[in-house]
Amino acid sequence: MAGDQTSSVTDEITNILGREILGGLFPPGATLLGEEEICARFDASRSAAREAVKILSAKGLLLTRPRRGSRIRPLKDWNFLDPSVLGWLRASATPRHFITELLEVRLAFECEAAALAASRNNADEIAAIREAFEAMRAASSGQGDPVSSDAAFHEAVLAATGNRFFLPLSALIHTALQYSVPTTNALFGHPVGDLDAHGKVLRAIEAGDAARARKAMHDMLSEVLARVRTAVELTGAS
Amino acid sequence: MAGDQTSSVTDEITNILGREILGGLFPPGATLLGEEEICARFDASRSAAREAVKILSAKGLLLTRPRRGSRIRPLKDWNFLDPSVLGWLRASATPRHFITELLEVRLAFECEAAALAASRNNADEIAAIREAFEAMRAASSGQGDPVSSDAAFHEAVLAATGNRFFLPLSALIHTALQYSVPTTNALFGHPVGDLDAHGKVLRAIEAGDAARARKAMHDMLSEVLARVRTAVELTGAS
DNA sequence: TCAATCCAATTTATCTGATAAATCGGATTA
DNA sequence: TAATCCGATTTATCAGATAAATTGGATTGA
Repeated sequence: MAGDQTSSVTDEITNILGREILGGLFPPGATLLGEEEICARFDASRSAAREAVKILSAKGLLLTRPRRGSRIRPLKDWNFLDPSVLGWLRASATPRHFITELLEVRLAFECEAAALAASRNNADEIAAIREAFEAMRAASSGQGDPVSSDAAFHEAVLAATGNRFFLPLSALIHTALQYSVPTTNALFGHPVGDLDAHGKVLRAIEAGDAARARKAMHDMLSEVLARVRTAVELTGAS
Repeated sequence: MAGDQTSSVTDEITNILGREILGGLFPPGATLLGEEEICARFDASRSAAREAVKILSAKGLLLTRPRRGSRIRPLKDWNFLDPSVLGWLRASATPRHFITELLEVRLAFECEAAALAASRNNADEIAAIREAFEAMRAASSGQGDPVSSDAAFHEAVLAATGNRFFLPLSALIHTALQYSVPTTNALFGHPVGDLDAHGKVLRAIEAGDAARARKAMHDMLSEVLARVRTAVELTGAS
């Protein structure tokens, strides 16, 4: 009963089908779902079934055509960065591969995001990064949630780039942290080293030093990647 | 009448409202849209209006609550990497700022994508990159569309990373190319230099040299950025 | 026999209308 | 004055009917 939230019928159908699709229950090639089928399965009206299908289509998972039903689109069209899609994927992903993929992407764009944040040098947005950093420090001594303050730090960096196209990546960061922080903390205790690493990123950005910010972010994420790999090995997860 | 395609009523409503939202017609803060309002405006049924709203909500633009109507969500929740959202944004973006933002993001992740493609070294997926390269060469001598072959090259690189989270970025690349290739070609003629630059990326990936692939991609995109900036200056676009 | 065309059944798209559930704002009351 | 209650409005869901589009087989002609 964790977080059931009595969601709407449409959301219920959307979430269940989304998890099943991301879990690979339907062959991505050409399988099809019919309206009638969905209504019967969930004992719902056609309105609810159709709205759920529209949502899944909007996220790139389905393509609906009159008479043909809803076919699963090729993987390359799936909106893997969408928050819901990430959630559905998380439910069925193999931990090791999943976290590695997420960190590869974070390494690709967060380093440049830090560099951009440093060179833009927007006072307000950089202040938000520092604020998140202070929240992380508080969390490291037991005052607050370590995952959300960590996420807030990285989201603040994305916002400080002044580039809208970095914003949607915060969902990926959040997913990665939800996955890795509990795992690594359980093995290594509170991530003290992490706090120092975040501090280096913050100071480089505050100094307006793009190159140093890029390197500091790179060092930090490489460290996380190494730590997660160790953790996954130790716990024997696949 | 270019590309009208007689789309469905739902899609029509979705596209018009999407363009208006991305164009900033509705204050992102707290404005609201009512079902009744939408039905009346488009002379459509509530089903069509509701399905359009669900699609826009799925892309992070709206949040609908009983009695409250559909409110515009804060910008940070918008799915700017979604193909439709990118299209709506393109319709109202100021050319100079838009293309700069897109290229900043491309510089952030395409360099790492090239590096990953090189180190994974998957024969089939690298063959696809070469195939796209040959299509680009043909296009440079008038045989085929220069935009789509260029896009295919970069999408093939993303696919060759073996990382699903790079795939959704192909929409951004496609948008960037649709924007920049015609502009620069009109001023500089066929992009011969571009072909050489793509060749360098391809050879580095085929050689499995991650560092060289990363640098080749970086050089190429920096060059494009410089060229687009010049073009925008010359044409006097804002 | 084969190919092209046509037709009918099925499925999605859209509309209409009705009921349930949730929320906001004002009225009521202590 | 503040907390609570209640009614009106709006979204959520359901039900049923018609329109439009597509598939697959039947028909027709060479």
